[in-house]
Amino acid sequence: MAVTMNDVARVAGVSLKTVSNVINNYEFIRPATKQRVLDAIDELGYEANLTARSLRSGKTSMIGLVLADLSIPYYAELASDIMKAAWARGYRVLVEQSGNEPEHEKAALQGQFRTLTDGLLFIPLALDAEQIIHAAGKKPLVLLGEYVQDPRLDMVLIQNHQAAAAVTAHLLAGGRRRIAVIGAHDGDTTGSNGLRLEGYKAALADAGVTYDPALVIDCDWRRDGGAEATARLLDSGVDFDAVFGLNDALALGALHELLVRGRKVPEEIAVAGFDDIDEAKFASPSLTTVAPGRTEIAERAVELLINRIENKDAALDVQQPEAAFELRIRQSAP
Amino acid sequence: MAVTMNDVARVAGVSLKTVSNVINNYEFIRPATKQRVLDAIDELGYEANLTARSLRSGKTSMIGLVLADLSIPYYAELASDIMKAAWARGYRVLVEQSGNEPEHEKAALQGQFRTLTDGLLFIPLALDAEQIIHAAGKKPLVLLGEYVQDPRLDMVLIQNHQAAAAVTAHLLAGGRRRIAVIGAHDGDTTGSNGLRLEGYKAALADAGVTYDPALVIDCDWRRDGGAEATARLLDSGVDFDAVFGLNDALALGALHELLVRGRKVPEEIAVAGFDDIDEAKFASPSLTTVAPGRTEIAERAVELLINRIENKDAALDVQQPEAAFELRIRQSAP
DNA sequence: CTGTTGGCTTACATCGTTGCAGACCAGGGC
DNA sequence: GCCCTGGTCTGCAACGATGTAAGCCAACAG
Repeated sequence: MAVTMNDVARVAGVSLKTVSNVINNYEFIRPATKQRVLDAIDELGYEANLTARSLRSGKTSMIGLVLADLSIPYYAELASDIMKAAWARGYRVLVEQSGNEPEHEKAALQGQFRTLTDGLLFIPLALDAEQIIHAAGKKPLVLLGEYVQDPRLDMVLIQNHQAAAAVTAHLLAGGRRRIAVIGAHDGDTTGSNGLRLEGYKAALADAGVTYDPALVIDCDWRRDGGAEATARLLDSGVDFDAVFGLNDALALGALHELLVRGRKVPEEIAVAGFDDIDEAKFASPSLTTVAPGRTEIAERAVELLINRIENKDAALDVQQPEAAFELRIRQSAP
Repeated sequence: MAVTMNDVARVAGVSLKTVSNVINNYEFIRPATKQRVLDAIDELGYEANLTARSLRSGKTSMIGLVLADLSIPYYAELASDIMKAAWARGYRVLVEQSGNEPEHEKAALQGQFRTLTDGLLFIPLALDAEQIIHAAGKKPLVLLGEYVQDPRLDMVLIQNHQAAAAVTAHLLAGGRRRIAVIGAHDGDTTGSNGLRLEGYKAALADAGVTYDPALVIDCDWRRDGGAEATARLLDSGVDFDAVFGLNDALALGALHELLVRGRKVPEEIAVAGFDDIDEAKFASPSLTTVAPGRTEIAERAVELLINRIENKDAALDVQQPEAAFELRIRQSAP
């Protein structure tokens, strides 16, 4: 069916192995021979079969990326950055959507498709460190941004705590004292939601403002979750003068609901988010948020993973760099 | 390194082929033998090497997806749907970003990575039919949604013309007469931009409204393109009472710019888009747009492609179904 | 008792590529 | 003239799985 090295060899009048040598830029080939082979490749439109090459070499040059769902803007933007970073280093990315369900996450970590990849980038949402270590095989694994502290796992971290504290401090500096938090509940201390909530609490404490659990509302981390949570908050009659959405989707949902209900943003109620997705800049009013260093995270995670893949022997220490974050002050909370 | 069938065979005390037979559910295996093999698999944690399987079977169970960039919400949402549809049929998706550049598109069509896929879904942006046919190999190919008419290519189409006409008609019905179009220029007749522009013109003609090329502004199909084009329009002093963004990102960019400049939407200027991305519903004001049947497109495209892959013999006629669209009337153009 | 059938298992070749070892040849040093 | 060196090319085995064909054994018919 497809053209193979054998066909090329026959046409060029050389051995199969010489064709292989030409393709792999083996040094000692007479220019004339090389040219004949290249002509034959051209003539037949030969293309190397990557499957066979992978089998022989034991490398697929693909990395897996497990995330909740590409329809969530932050993940889509992160995936785009990761694919570019990987591509630049000669790797392709195979995306797997976990749908944020523990079963799917586990399946993605163990699944057969791992045999198609040289390593895995994983944005854990439902599994904890123990489960991850247990489920993951022996191939290199780097966790991304969101989650759990464990000294055995490589990961590239978002400064969840500090960045959330910075956002909260900014709201406090603007004179807000009753800051609602959307996307967590009082007990959380781990995970992005927990860490961000802790940052919020720390900033309150720093400013001498009392923490009120009634201002913390949990919901799905999506636009409609944020809208619905805000509706609940408004209906409950709790007094508040700012909303901190633990990600931008939540904040944008909240913003939408507030405007629908006729509340003035930021005059009456300030809104801030977390992630700085592209959309934040173009919302009306534009959304104050924190950029967690998405591109840097993508770059460093890909680089770290590929280093692991290519130097398996050099057992570097576990790496857990943190990306720099940056507050983006816009109209919704000036 | 990794556990192979051979290891399993040794542990179970059977031949390699028997292990293969167990894995492939071959009918005639004594239950006791089967159990011994399964136990060995469990004990060793064996997992089939998909690379080897692919080489032997000539099937990779992966399909390629070429699109501009995942950071564009419409593509991200479409990709998510496609991955789910493919997954449900036992296929994985390998995404390739073309960045909307002809060179990258061509490379993606021809590239070596095609040998890793059984077929390709392609959202063409820069290439025309002739180039696509020339660049594409012999593997199944289905075009998605956006583009060129050609009787030789399978594709699942958006009703660009009709849907754009419907949006325009809706704006006209609301009393608007000077409807600016963002994302095309006067000469376009092919491609999504051209077809949507044609739909716009047709609706104008139906309503007896004169077409004015001064109202058509070209720019990048992104939020900032839409904002910048709107700024140009406002600065030019041309009179208009509505903006039709040829996709939602453009419309949202326009909406943002209009609000920044203090124009009232929809009182002064109505805004409508195209795509119904998730964000449209949560904009303020929420965005009137047209849903092009994204999920249906994903489903049908995947199904068609997989049919092609699995029945190569049954040379079905070329298929070019059109997805149903639906107008979503919201606040920005009630 | 022999031949046949059918359940169960195995050996071998094969997919397309690359690593390894060696063949072959020309030129240079002895 | 012979050996050695190094440039150039080739053959064979191997990566890990599956298809094909055949082998083996028990049971059953003749």
